[in-house]
Amino acid sequence: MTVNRNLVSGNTSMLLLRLLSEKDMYGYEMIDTLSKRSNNIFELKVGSLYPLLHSLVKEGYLKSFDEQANGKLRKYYQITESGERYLGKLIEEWVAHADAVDMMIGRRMRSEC
Amino acid sequence: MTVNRNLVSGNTSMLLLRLLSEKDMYGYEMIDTLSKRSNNIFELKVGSLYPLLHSLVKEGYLKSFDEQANGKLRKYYQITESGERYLGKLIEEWVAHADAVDMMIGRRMRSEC
DNA sequence: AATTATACATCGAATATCGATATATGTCAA
DNA sequence: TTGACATATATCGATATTCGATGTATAATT
Repeated sequence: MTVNRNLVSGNTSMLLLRLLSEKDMYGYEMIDTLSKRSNNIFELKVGSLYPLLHSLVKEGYLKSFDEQANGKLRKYYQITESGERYLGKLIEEWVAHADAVDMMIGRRMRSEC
Repeated sequence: MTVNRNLVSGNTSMLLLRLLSEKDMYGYEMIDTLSKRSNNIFELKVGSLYPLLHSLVKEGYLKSFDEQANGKLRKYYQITESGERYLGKLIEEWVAHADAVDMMIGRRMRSEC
């Protein structure tokens, strides 16, 4: 994450839950999808991903199941109902925060468009 | 910062530099102004503020001078030219990041307005 | 005289993230 | 067929950010 590291912090859970709200995915798939969709702005590292996934499972926002693919074990993650609700809350918080920052730096907010 | 803590991380430097790009301020004034302008979304704590101000001075983005006000010592901070340039860079990064997050969560971006 | 508000400051704890490292399997080219 | 590379999951220690707690000092208020 290098340069952008600070900017991302705290939002990673939201981004992962958002991905999984569309379909079940395994770890590497999340990293790739995140990277592609954001035009390489989000480059989540495995050292950040797995501890985060484990904690989301522990908190009941995700559950996981194993599947064989090309002989390799893949651990798929699926968002729970609780996870969906939590995602909604995180998005609300993000929107409020982003608008406040935009206001501070004199940037036009989306609500004003 | 409690709930919002994670959302703010990393952007505090940008917000402080942005405030100081308008006028010189002392510590408490920054906290109050930040809080008021953001409708209490940013509640920066002194334990975060002073170490951050010191590091910004150390990096040459700010300089400080003392002034007496009502008998109390106030330490005013002033943004440097280097600080203005750095602020510009931080804002650029923020805009790119915020747009990427908006894209991820399916929110319309400002550039599309 | 005591309390509250203002103001600056530091320290330790908690949290987030990443780089480095480890393990295991499949694929592909020499 | 063997070595290199890609895929995939995982952990650990280091670093950075932030905050709560705490401390000091003065002015204003009651």
